[in-house]
Amino acid sequence: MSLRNAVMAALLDGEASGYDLAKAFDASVANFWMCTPQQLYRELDRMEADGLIEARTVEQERRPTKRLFSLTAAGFEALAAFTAEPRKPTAIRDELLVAVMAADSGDVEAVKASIRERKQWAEAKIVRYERLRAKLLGGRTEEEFLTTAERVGPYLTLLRGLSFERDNVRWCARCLTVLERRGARLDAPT
Amino acid sequence: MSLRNAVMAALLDGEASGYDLAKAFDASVANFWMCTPQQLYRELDRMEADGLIEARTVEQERRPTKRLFSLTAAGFEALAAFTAEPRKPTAIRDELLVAVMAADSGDVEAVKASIRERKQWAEAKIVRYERLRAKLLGGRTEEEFLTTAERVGPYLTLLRGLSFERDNVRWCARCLTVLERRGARLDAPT
DNA sequence: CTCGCATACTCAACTTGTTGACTAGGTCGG
DNA sequence: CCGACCTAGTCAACAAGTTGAGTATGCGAG
Repeated sequence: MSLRNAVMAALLDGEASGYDLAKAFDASVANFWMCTPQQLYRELDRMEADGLIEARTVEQERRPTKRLFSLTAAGFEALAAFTAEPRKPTAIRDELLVAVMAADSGDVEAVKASIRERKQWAEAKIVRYERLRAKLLGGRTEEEFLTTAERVGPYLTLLRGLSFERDNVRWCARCLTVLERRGARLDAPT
Repeated sequence: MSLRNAVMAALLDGEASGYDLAKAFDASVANFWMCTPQQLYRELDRMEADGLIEARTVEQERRPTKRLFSLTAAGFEALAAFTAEPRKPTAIRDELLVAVMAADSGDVEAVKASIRERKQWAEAKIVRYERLRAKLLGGRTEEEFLTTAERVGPYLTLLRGLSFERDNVRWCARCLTVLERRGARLDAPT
């Protein structure tokens, strides 16, 4: 029941098609809520049935017809009600960490390769987040933005995503040095 | 199919009952893999049926009989094979971030309360992680530990949990100041 | 002496999330 | 002009995660 809220939060930026949302999720909301396009389409249908969103069909030339969704008054209220609810502890699931935990008795080289991959991915994410940040700020300083902007929510979540990925990069680097050094020690023990 | 791997990684520390694992998960693995006790019991049954773990029934006085699980050779192999697999991008899900994203058009005070709660929870987690860290180090310096210990995996994942929670605390504090200041501005506009 | 919490689970129903295949036209590069 | 990728989805089946209730005993606090 919570993908709903993520979708509604995304729709605060204005109407969007399922396809748009799938991309928008990928770009910014993915930072704290991931889902597959299929999940989105299914949830959008349900939300429409529940009256939280409404669709406007747009015929296009040279493109398939799309349906643009926007929040209804009921959706707006539901979202506000959600913000007032008490939060339950977050669910995290990271396969890489499981692999690192078991690395000592597994394939260390493969785990190192996974860590390197994750590091690159995190670095790429940082670049995208920085671009998004610059776009949100729109030339203003952070200070100016925070006092003048209508919405600060998206900026604050972006900051979380940024620092999370930076932290990721640091941790990956640390892991790699540690595992590298141990590898060396094990290959040529004293 | 992935809770399996987290369970096997946890069993590298030695045999444990379902109940033990539920608590152990809460204390350390929860950092990157959360699950309910029910999920654990169910998965343990399946893993036993698949021959990845085996159980030893222990009758106790004054306590219910328990079953201690340990990795079989097949389980060990399966875990090693898992470490060699390529990783798929992680799933994150944080309700609090959804709430923050929507805070501007919701109940800001309630969101602030949730952030405060999260901050306290993160601070408590840091304390527990630090204790666990001290226990793992066992008087050695980090340097000594990393070169002499048999397993560094659990230590590395612990480091990730620690820096994640520290980052959480910083972000929560930042959010609170930002929202506080805006609240003041909105209550008494120029 | 009772209430609540800890140990150690089981069962069932339900909601979410994942995977893979399919439709169907348009655009762009080689 | 062919194959690959983009838009904009749909459908079905399955795997995984969540919630709530129930069982049974022991221990310590009030």
